Amino acid sequence: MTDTTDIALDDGLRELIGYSMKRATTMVTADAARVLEPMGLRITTFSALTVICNAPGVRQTELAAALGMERSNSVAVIDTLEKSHWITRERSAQDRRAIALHPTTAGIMRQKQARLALLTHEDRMFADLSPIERRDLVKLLSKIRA
Amino acid sequence: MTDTTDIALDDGLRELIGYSMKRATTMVTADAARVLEPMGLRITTFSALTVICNAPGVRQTELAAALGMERSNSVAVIDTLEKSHWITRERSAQDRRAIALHPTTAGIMRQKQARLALLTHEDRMFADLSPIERRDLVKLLSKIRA
DNA sequence: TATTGTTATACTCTATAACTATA
DNA sequence: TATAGTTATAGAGTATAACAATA
Repeated sequence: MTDTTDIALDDGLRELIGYSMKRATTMVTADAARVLEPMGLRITTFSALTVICNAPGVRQTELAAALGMERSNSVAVIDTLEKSHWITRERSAQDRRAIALHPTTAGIMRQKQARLALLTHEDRMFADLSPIERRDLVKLLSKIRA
Repeated sequence: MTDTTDIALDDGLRELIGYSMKRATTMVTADAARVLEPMGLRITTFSALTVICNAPGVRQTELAAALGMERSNSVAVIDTLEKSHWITRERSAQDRRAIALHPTTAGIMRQKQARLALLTHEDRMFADLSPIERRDLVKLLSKIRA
Protein backbone atom coordinates (compact mmCIF):
# COMPACT_ATOMS: atom_id res chain seq x y z
CA MET A 1 0.00 0.00 0.00
CA THR A 2 1.37 3.38 -1.00
CA ASP A 3 -1.06 5.38 1.10
CA THR A 4 -1.52 5.28 4.87
CA THR A 5 -5.28 5.72 4.49
CA ASP A 6 -5.45 2.69 2.17
CA ILE A 7 -8.47 3.84 0.16
CA ALA A 8 -10.20 1.20 -1.95
CA LEU A 9 -10.14 1.66 -5.73
CA ASP A 10 -13.93 1.80 -5.91
CA ASP A 11 -14.21 4.32 -3.08
CA GLY A 12 -15.68 6.97 -5.39
CA LEU A 13 -18.57 4.61 -6.15
CA ARG A 14 -19.39 3.77 -2.55
CA GLU A 15 -21.16 7.09 -2.03
CA LEU A 16 -23.85 5.73 -4.37
CA ILE A 17 -26.40 3.52 -2.63
CA GLY A 18 -27.17 1.85 -5.95
CA TYR A 19 -23.58 0.61 -6.15
CA SER A 20 -23.85 -1.13 -2.78
CA MET A 21 -27.21 -2.56 -3.78
CA LYS A 22 -25.90 -3.91 -7.06
CA ARG A 23 -22.79 -5.52 -5.53
CA ALA A 24 -24.78 -7.13 -2.71
CA THR A 25 -27.58 -8.31 -4.98
CA THR A 26 -25.13 -9.84 -7.45
CA MET A 27 -23.55 -11.81 -4.58
CA VAL A 28 -26.90 -13.06 -3.32
CA THR A 29 -28.39 -13.96 -6.70
CA ALA A 30 -25.20 -15.70 -7.85
CA ASP A 31 -25.30 -17.88 -4.74
CA ALA A 32 -29.02 -18.53 -5.18
CA ALA A 33 -28.38 -19.60 -8.78
CA ARG A 34 -25.69 -22.04 -7.60
CA VAL A 35 -28.15 -23.52 -5.09
CA LEU A 36 -30.90 -23.92 -7.69
CA GLU A 37 -28.75 -25.27 -10.51
CA PRO A 38 -28.48 -28.92 -9.33
CA MET A 39 -32.30 -28.96 -9.12
CA GLY A 40 -32.61 -27.97 -12.76
CA LEU A 41 -33.90 -24.50 -11.87
CA ARG A 42 -32.70 -20.96 -12.48
CA ILE A 43 -33.91 -17.89 -10.64
CA THR A 44 -36.40 -17.03 -13.36
CA THR A 45 -37.83 -20.54 -13.62
CA PHE A 46 -38.01 -20.91 -9.84
CA SER A 47 -39.84 -17.58 -9.57
CA ALA A 48 -42.35 -18.55 -12.25
CA LEU A 49 -42.87 -22.00 -10.72
CA THR A 50 -43.49 -20.45 -7.32
CA VAL A 51 -46.15 -18.07 -8.66
CA ILE A 52 -47.85 -20.92 -10.52
CA CYS A 53 -47.84 -23.10 -7.38
CA ASN A 54 -49.28 -20.28 -5.27
CA ALA A 55 -51.86 -19.21 -7.86
CA PRO A 56 -52.86 -22.25 -9.94
CA GLY A 57 -54.63 -21.24 -13.12
CA VAL A 58 -52.72 -17.97 -13.44
CA ARG A 59 -52.43 -16.70 -17.01
CA GLN A 60 -49.10 -16.13 -18.72
CA THR A 61 -49.60 -12.38 -19.00
CA GLU A 62 -50.50 -12.15 -15.30
CA LEU A 63 -47.44 -14.19 -14.43
CA ALA A 64 -45.12 -12.00 -16.47
CA ALA A 65 -46.57 -8.82 -14.96
CA ALA A 66 -46.23 -10.20 -11.43
CA LEU A 67 -42.56 -10.97 -12.01
CA GLY A 68 -41.87 -7.70 -13.82
CA MET A 69 -40.81 -9.40 -17.01
CA GLU A 70 -41.92 -9.05 -20.64
CA ARG A 71 -44.64 -11.43 -21.82
CA SER A 72 -42.41 -12.40 -24.72
CA ASN A 73 -39.60 -13.43 -22.41
CA SER A 74 -41.90 -15.46 -20.19
CA VAL A 75 -42.60 -17.90 -23.02
CA ALA A 76 -39.18 -19.61 -22.90
CA VAL A 77 -39.34 -19.78 -19.10
CA ILE A 78 -42.73 -21.50 -19.22
CA ASP A 79 -41.52 -23.77 -22.04
CA THR A 80 -38.70 -24.95 -19.78
CA LEU A 81 -41.05 -25.65 -16.87
CA GLU A 82 -43.45 -27.49 -19.18
CA LYS A 83 -40.70 -29.64 -20.72
CA SER A 84 -39.60 -30.59 -17.20
CA HIS A 85 -43.22 -31.65 -16.54
CA TRP A 86 -43.52 -29.29 -13.57
CA ILE A 87 -46.42 -27.29 -15.02
CA THR A 88 -49.11 -27.71 -17.69
CA ARG A 89 -50.58 -25.23 -20.15
CA GLU A 90 -54.39 -25.40 -20.38
CA ARG A 91 -56.37 -23.32 -22.86
CA SER A 92 -58.99 -21.30 -20.99
CA ALA A 93 -62.64 -22.18 -21.76
CA GLN A 94 -63.96 -18.67 -21.06
CA ASP A 95 -61.31 -16.84 -23.11
CA ARG A 96 -59.77 -19.10 -25.72
CA ARG A 97 -56.87 -16.67 -26.26
CA ALA A 98 -55.65 -17.18 -22.71
CA ILE A 99 -53.69 -20.06 -21.25
CA ALA A 100 -54.02 -21.10 -17.62
CA LEU A 101 -50.91 -22.47 -15.95
CA HIS A 102 -51.17 -25.30 -13.43
CA PRO A 103 -48.45 -27.01 -11.41
CA THR A 104 -48.06 -30.79 -11.56
CA THR A 105 -47.49 -32.89 -8.45
CA ALA A 106 -43.82 -33.11 -9.39
CA GLY A 107 -43.74 -29.34 -9.86
CA ILE A 108 -45.20 -28.71 -6.42
CA MET A 109 -42.65 -31.05 -4.84
CA ARG A 110 -39.75 -29.46 -6.70
CA GLN A 111 -40.88 -25.96 -5.70
CA LYS A 112 -41.07 -26.96 -2.02
CA GLN A 113 -37.61 -28.52 -2.21
CA ALA A 114 -36.10 -25.48 -3.94
CA ARG A 115 -37.81 -23.10 -1.50
CA LEU A 116 -36.25 -24.89 1.47
CA ALA A 117 -32.82 -24.85 -0.21
CA LEU A 118 -33.16 -21.09 -0.77
CA LEU A 119 -34.23 -20.46 2.83
CA THR A 120 -31.09 -22.32 3.94
CA HIS A 121 -29.03 -20.29 1.46
CA GLU A 122 -30.48 -17.06 2.88
CA ASP A 123 -29.84 -18.17 6.46
CA ARG A 124 -26.20 -18.54 5.43
CA MET A 125 -25.90 -15.29 3.47
CA PHE A 126 -27.75 -13.22 6.09
CA ALA A 127 -26.26 -14.95 9.13
CA ASP A 128 -24.78 -11.66 10.38
CA LEU A 129 -28.17 -9.92 10.31
CA SER A 130 -30.65 -10.40 13.15
CA PRO A 131 -34.30 -11.19 12.31
CA ILE A 132 -35.08 -7.53 13.04
CA GLU A 133 -32.28 -6.36 10.77
CA ARG A 134 -33.51 -8.62 7.96
CA ARG A 135 -36.99 -7.14 8.30
CA ASP A 136 -35.52 -3.63 8.40
CA LEU A 137 -33.59 -4.33 5.21
CA VAL A 138 -36.73 -5.40 3.33
CA LYS A 139 -38.63 -2.45 4.79
CA LEU A 140 -35.99 0.03 3.64
CA LEU A 141 -35.90 -1.54 0.18
CA SER A 142 -39.67 -1.18 -0.08
CA LYS A 143 -39.34 2.56 0.53
CA ILE A 144 -37.42 3.05 -2.70
CA ARG A 145 -39.65 4.51 -5.37
CA ALA A 146 -39.45 4.80 -9.13
CA MET B 1 -60.56 -9.45 -6.60
CA THR B 2 -61.80 -12.92 -5.70
CA ASP B 3 -60.19 -13.03 -2.29
CA THR B 4 -60.82 -10.68 0.62
CA THR B 5 -57.16 -10.86 1.63
CA ASP B 6 -56.07 -9.78 -1.88
CA ILE B 7 -52.75 -11.60 -1.91
CA ALA B 8 -50.26 -10.54 -4.60
CA LEU B 9 -49.28 -13.16 -7.16
CA ASP B 10 -45.62 -12.99 -6.13
CA ASP B 11 -46.42 -13.31 -2.44
CA GLY B 12 -44.61 -16.65 -2.20
CA LEU B 13 -41.42 -14.94 -3.32
CA ARG B 14 -41.58 -12.05 -0.87
CA GLU B 15 -40.38 -14.22 1.98
CA LEU B 16 -37.00 -14.26 0.21
CA ILE B 17 -34.86 -11.21 0.94
CA GLY B 18 -33.01 -11.76 -2.33
CA TYR B 19 -36.25 -11.23 -4.23
CA SER B 20 -36.80 -7.81 -2.65
CA MET B 21 -33.17 -6.94 -3.28
CA LYS B 22 -33.36 -7.92 -6.92
CA ARG B 23 -36.60 -6.03 -7.61
CA ALA B 24 -35.37 -2.88 -5.88
CA THR B 25 -31.92 -3.01 -7.48
CA THR B 26 -33.40 -3.49 -10.95
CA MET B 27 -35.52 -0.36 -10.41
CA VAL B 28 -32.58 1.71 -9.22
CA THR B 29 -30.08 0.57 -11.87
CA ALA B 30 -32.64 0.98 -14.68
CA ASP B 31 -33.21 4.57 -13.62
CA ALA B 32 -29.48 5.19 -13.26
CA ALA B 33 -28.95 3.85 -16.77
CA ARG B 34 -31.60 6.24 -18.11
CA VAL B 35 -29.84 9.15 -16.38
CA LEU B 36 -26.42 8.20 -17.79
CA GLU B 37 -27.53 7.41 -21.33
CA PRO B 38 -27.77 10.99 -22.67
CA MET B 39 -24.19 11.52 -21.43
CA GLY B 40 -22.94 8.59 -23.50
CA LEU B 41 -22.32 6.47 -20.41
CA ARG B 42 -23.62 3.17 -19.14
CA ILE B 43 -23.31 1.92 -15.58
CA THR B 44 -20.22 -0.15 -16.38
CA THR B 45 -18.46 2.65 -18.26
CA PHE B 46 -19.32 5.21 -15.58
CA SER B 47 -17.99 2.88 -12.89
CA ALA B 48 -14.73 2.31 -14.73
CA LEU B 49 -14.33 6.02 -15.48
CA THR B 50 -14.88 6.87 -11.82
CA VAL B 51 -12.21 4.42 -10.65
CA ILE B 52 -9.76 5.77 -13.23
CA CYS B 53 -10.46 9.37 -12.16
CA ASN B 54 -9.99 8.50 -8.49
CA ALA B 55 -6.89 6.37 -9.06
CA PRO B 56 -5.04 7.67 -12.14
CA GLY B 57 -2.52 5.14 -13.43
CA VAL B 58 -4.59 2.15 -12.30
CA ARG B 59 -3.96 -1.02 -14.31
CA GLN B 60 -6.66 -2.82 -16.23
CA THR B 61 -6.47 -5.93 -14.07
CA GLU B 62 -6.72 -3.84 -10.89
CA LEU B 63 -9.69 -1.98 -12.33
CA ALA B 64 -11.53 -5.17 -13.26
CA ALA B 65 -10.88 -6.68 -9.82
CA ALA B 66 -12.11 -3.53 -8.06
CA LEU B 67 -15.35 -3.60 -10.03
CA GLY B 68 -15.80 -7.35 -9.65
CA MET B 69 -15.71 -8.00 -13.37
CA GLU B 70 -13.61 -10.30 -15.56
CA ARG B 71 -10.41 -8.83 -17.05
CA SER B 72 -11.59 -9.99 -20.47
CA ASN B 73 -14.87 -8.08 -20.16
CA SER B 74 -13.14 -4.91 -19.03
CA VAL B 75 -11.41 -4.57 -22.40
CA ALA B 76 -14.52 -3.47 -24.30
CA VAL B 77 -15.47 -1.07 -21.50
CA ILE B 78 -12.05 0.58 -21.62
CA ASP B 79 -12.16 0.61 -25.43
CA THR B 80 -15.38 2.61 -25.25
CA LEU B 81 -13.92 5.14 -22.78
CA GLU B 82 -10.80 5.48 -24.92
CA LYS B 83 -12.78 6.01 -28.14
CA SER B 84 -14.74 8.77 -26.37
CA HIS B 85 -11.38 10.37 -25.45
CA TRP B 86 -12.18 10.24 -21.74
CA ILE B 87 -9.19 8.07 -20.80
CA THR B 88 -5.81 7.09 -22.27
CA ARG B 89 -3.94 3.80 -22.24
CA GLU B 90 -0.25 4.15 -21.41
CA ARG B 91 2.16 1.22 -21.43
CA SER B 92 3.90 0.98 -18.06
CA ALA B 93 7.69 1.57 -18.05
CA GLN B 94 8.36 -0.67 -15.05
CA ASP B 95 6.26 -3.61 -16.29
CA ARG B 96 5.83 -3.54 -20.03
CA ARG B 97 3.00 -6.09 -19.87
CA ALA B 98 0.80 -3.68 -17.91
CA ILE B 99 -1.18 -0.70 -19.12
CA ALA B 100 -1.80 2.32 -16.90
CA LEU B 101 -5.11 4.11 -17.35
CA HIS B 102 -5.32 7.88 -17.06
CA PRO B 103 -8.34 10.20 -17.34
CA THR B 104 -8.29 13.10 -19.81
CA THR B 105 -9.53 16.57 -18.86
CA ALA B 106 -12.75 15.82 -20.77
CA GLY B 107 -13.04 12.51 -18.91
CA ILE B 108 -12.71 14.19 -15.52
CA MET B 109 -15.35 16.75 -16.45
CA ARG B 110 -17.74 14.09 -17.76
CA GLN B 111 -17.30 12.00 -14.61
CA LYS B 112 -18.10 14.97 -12.37
CA GLN B 113 -21.17 15.79 -14.43
CA ALA B 114 -22.40 12.18 -14.38
CA ARG B 115 -21.72 11.88 -10.64
CA LEU B 116 -23.90 14.93 -9.92
CA ALA B 117 -26.67 13.56 -12.14
CA LEU B 118 -26.56 10.26 -10.25
CA LEU B 119 -26.65 11.99 -6.86
CA THR B 120 -29.78 13.83 -8.04
CA HIS B 121 -31.22 10.54 -9.28
CA GLU B 122 -30.56 8.93 -5.87
CA ASP B 123 -32.12 11.88 -4.04
CA ARG B 124 -35.24 11.22 -6.08
CA MET B 125 -35.26 7.42 -5.73
CA PHE B 126 -34.46 7.49 -2.00
CA ALA B 127 -36.60 10.53 -1.17
CA ASP B 128 -38.69 8.50 1.29
CA LEU B 129 -35.61 7.41 3.24
CA SER B 130 -34.03 9.70 5.81
CA PRO B 131 -30.24 10.20 5.77
CA ILE B 132 -30.04 7.78 8.71
CA GLU B 133 -32.16 5.21 6.88
CA ARG B 134 -29.96 5.49 3.80
CA ARG B 135 -26.89 4.85 5.93
CA ASP B 136 -28.67 1.96 7.66
CA LEU B 137 -29.51 0.43 4.28
CA VAL B 138 -25.89 0.48 3.14
CA LYS B 139 -24.79 -0.84 6.54
CA LEU B 140 -27.21 -3.76 6.37
CA LEU B 141 -26.14 -4.56 2.81
CA SER B 142 -22.51 -4.64 3.91
CA LYS B 143 -23.37 -7.30 6.50
CA ILE B 144 -24.32 -9.79 3.80
CA ARG B 145 -21.56 -12.31 3.31
CA ALA B 146 -20.69 -14.78 0.59
C1' DT C 1 6.19 -20.75 -15.22
C1' DA C 2 3.15 -16.93 -14.21
C1' DT C 3 0.89 -12.65 -15.40
C1' DT C 4 -1.18 -8.72 -18.53
C1' DG C 5 -3.93 -7.56 -21.96
C1' DT C 6 -6.54 -9.47 -25.54
C1' DT C 7 -9.72 -12.22 -28.69
C1' DA C 8 -13.25 -15.44 -29.41
C1' DT C 9 -17.20 -17.51 -27.87
C1' DA C 10 -21.35 -18.65 -25.52
C1' DC C 11 -25.06 -18.11 -22.35
C1' DT C 12 -28.48 -15.42 -19.58
C1' DC C 13 -31.38 -11.58 -19.09
C1' DT C 14 -33.72 -7.98 -21.12
C1' DA C 15 -36.28 -5.03 -24.65
C1' DT C 16 -38.95 -4.21 -29.04
C1' DA C 17 -41.50 -5.23 -33.07
C1' DA C 18 -44.53 -8.01 -35.49
C1' DC C 19 -47.39 -12.02 -36.25
C1' DT C 20 -51.89 -15.33 -35.20
C1' DA C 21 -55.94 -16.27 -33.08
C1' DT C 22 -59.22 -14.89 -30.53
C1' DA C 23 -62.27 -11.23 -28.17
C1' DT D 1 -59.88 -2.55 -32.47
C1' DA D 2 -57.73 -4.62 -28.69
C1' DT D 3 -55.68 -8.50 -26.15
C1' DA D 4 -53.04 -13.26 -25.24
C1' DG D 5 -49.57 -15.90 -26.59
C1' DT D 6 -45.81 -16.33 -29.66
C1' DT D 7 -41.60 -15.66 -32.65
C1' DA D 8 -37.59 -13.30 -34.06
C1' DT D 9 -34.03 -10.42 -33.01
C1' DA D 10 -30.76 -7.51 -30.83
C1' DG D 11 -28.33 -5.49 -26.98
C1' DA D 12 -25.98 -5.67 -22.52
C1' DG D 13 -23.79 -8.30 -18.86
C1' DT D 14 -21.27 -12.22 -17.67
C1' DA D 15 -18.15 -16.47 -17.79
C1' DT D 16 -14.39 -19.51 -19.73
C1' DA D 17 -10.61 -20.81 -22.68
C1' DA D 18 -6.73 -19.71 -25.19
C1' DC D 19 -3.15 -16.78 -27.22
C1' DA D 20 1.15 -13.28 -27.59
C1' DA D 21 4.16 -10.44 -25.10
C1' DT D 22 6.51 -9.86 -21.04
C1' DA D 23 8.02 -10.94 -16.32
